[in-house]
Amino acid sequence: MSQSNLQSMFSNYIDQDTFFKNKDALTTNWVPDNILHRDEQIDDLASILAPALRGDDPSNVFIYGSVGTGKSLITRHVTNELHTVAKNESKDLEIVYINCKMKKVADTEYRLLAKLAGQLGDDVPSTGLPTDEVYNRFFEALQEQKGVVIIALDEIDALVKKVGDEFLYNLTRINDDLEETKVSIVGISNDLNFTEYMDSRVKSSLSEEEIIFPPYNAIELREILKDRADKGFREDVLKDGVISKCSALAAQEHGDARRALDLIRVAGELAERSESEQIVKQHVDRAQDKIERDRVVETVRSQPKHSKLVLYTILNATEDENEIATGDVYSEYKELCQNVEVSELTQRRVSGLISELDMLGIINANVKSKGRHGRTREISVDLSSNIKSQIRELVEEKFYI
DNA sequence: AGTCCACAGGAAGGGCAGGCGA
DNA sequence: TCGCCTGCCCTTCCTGTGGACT
Repeated sequence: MSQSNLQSMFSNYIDQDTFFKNKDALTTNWVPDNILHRDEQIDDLASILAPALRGDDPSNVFIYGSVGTGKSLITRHVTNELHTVAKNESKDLEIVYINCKMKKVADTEYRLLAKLAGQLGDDVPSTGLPTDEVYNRFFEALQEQKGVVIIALDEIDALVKKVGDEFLYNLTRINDDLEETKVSIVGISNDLNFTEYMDSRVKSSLSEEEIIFPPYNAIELREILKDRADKGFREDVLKDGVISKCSALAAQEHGDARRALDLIRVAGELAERSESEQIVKQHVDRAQDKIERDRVVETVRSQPKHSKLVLYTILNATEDENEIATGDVYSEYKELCQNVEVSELTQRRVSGLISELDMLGIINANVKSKGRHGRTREISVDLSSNIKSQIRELVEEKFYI
């Protein structure tokens, strides 16, 4: 594009009518005034947390439901409202909301405690202190609060699976040592069988109350999406059937409202970029592709270098054959390492990297026993050729292959 | 019934970087 | 500066295992 073209493109961009009235309304972090199809859960959570307004400590609550069923949204909504009322009535109430899955933020016990202390006003360095010192700082910050502190831990299952449930045990016991502060915990989990990972003492004290969030069905999703689209898009930009299509696709993904919103927002962006008059169903198909591609490629990009090399090996090996075993991956990976002059890792580590890639949903690896011929994982890749070639390019660029 | 393959995957610990307090 | 602590990546060592083969 020549420079004058670039300028005219930019000025066109300014003049162009955008499809969006309020793009935030189409993101998952946005909390709408009226939340649809979750009245029961809102009432439940509100009545459990309400005692905080009288200075009593509310029961600990455990919230279950799969991705995109409104758990975080409802928790944020209810706690926001609670906080507003408490403020108006000048009650001592502090709300702390932490997402435990945020990388480098709260994915270890140390980081969680540091983050909790930080939100209560005591800045703790991101590393360097002994964990019990961080715990003490957090404890002191709590004691200074006085009144009720509600700690909402989102995606708590991810943290417990990673570091165990001991920190939860300590958290649930913290009330015994506090004098003027009362702590109540709201645990939010995507995994319905999550409590199996926990010690029974932690389980019973943490799930004094439980709220289940069922998946949305296609009709509910459509209403939710309609509501958000009315707020997010200008009038008449959506062609008939687009909302239904997004809801139907998201309903297949276990009733995931997050996916529905992503689909319609990205479809809007794609339509806008292609200078089309309206958002049509084809844009939704392309949005579906783009979301999946971005997810996979971004995940791969953030992997350590050896993980990339292992994936590259697997991609190449599965080109001629559908499945490959761990041992074969390892020998080809070693060869690749020699070619690109990188010192290779052990088989144990590569085995671990393969599990990680499997958990990230980039490859499929199933343990299979071949009798006399041993036990191994059969590894296959189920990605579109488009995504595969993007990953290859990414790795080749990095290692000058 | 027993053997044995080719790994899976747990446990422990080393080494390094980042960062604190003295 | 030094000693210490944590997280992270990795290695070493180890035990476990489903089912074809003997």
